[in-house]
Amino acid sequence: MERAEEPRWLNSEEREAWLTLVAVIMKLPAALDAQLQQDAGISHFEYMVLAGLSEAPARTRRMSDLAGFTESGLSRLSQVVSRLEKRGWVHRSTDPSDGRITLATLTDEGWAKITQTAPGHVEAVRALVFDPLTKAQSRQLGSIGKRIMGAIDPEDRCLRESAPL
Amino acid sequence: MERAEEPRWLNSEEREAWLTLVAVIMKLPAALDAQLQQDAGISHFEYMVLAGLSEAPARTRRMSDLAGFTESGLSRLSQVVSRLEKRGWVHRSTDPSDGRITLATLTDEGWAKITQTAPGHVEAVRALVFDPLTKAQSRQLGSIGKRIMGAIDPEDRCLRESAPL
DNA sequence: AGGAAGTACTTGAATGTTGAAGTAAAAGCT
DNA sequence: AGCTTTTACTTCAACATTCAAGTACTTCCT
Repeated sequence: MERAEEPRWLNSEEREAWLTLVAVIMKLPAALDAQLQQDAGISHFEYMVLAGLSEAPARTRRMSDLAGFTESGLSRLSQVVSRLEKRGWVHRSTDPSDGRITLATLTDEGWAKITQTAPGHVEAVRALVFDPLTKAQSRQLGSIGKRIMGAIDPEDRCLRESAPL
Repeated sequence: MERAEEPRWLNSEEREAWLTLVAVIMKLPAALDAQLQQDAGISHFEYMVLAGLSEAPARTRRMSDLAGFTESGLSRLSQVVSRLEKRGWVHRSTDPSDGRITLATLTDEGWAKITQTAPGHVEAVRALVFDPLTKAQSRQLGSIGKRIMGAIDPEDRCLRESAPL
């Protein structure tokens, strides 16, 4: 059982693309964190949580739903929401119709925070990602990302909406 | 100074591509770690360090050089190399020609480890990234990644070799 | 109705990462 | 030569993240 088939090594083009992609997944999160920490004193993950609430009906979402949106586990989310609650941006309450469920709601202060923070963050995303790409590449990036996510997490909600790849 | 120009919001295509890319940078590292942890008991970062040494002349590289290769800071690298040293896969020595420099060398055990681990890891990379893509998309992925890295880290060594984008 | 099983989160200990300060060697300045 | 600065790394403390319980509520089964 220990005998391996000759592995299908990456060719030089693939190898280079792979190393570049690894560089991106190492550095892009750091770059996003740096901008948000600098300009707003929050991490990218915290931004995602606030953004996820801001676009939800009644600015409210259940924890597990938010965990799905932020691609994180409940444990991490719970701790981060605790911090956001201490800062006065989020409020937690128990769902009256099911006591197991925790609802997270964006406060007015939280709304103000994300509203102030979003424009600068969008600028950073443009500067780091979309401005350096052609329109065709931006479109390709979406398709490529969706295909990779399909392989990582086949039953994810990333393929649910939006038809063409 | 507080008056912002109307921000250039992302259009729906860009927004979707962006959310997908965020999902990839959140989940792909976790998926790589899971495979390597499962099959070899090491993290992706540790794999990168071993791989970086394995392809260097005399299986040896200075710490700051390795830090560049792994896109990390010296602090993190130093701690990880300490762990790898305790496991017997890497050996540290001081450069005889410059006492400030630390050289990390892959031991024979380290070479055996990376040699056993690489085929399974390459399979995982293929399964998660290249198999779901067309050849053209794989090529595009390289170009797109390079352009994004160019924006994140303009004076990086990612643009030095390899001409076309 | 009562107990077992499942769901939705929260918490706490172990581990990993980051950032600032520390050490040590080499280079530059006068 | 002696003193400052720079370079290359290491370490320590603060902080974040993960994993394995723990809690509380609901649903299922008999």
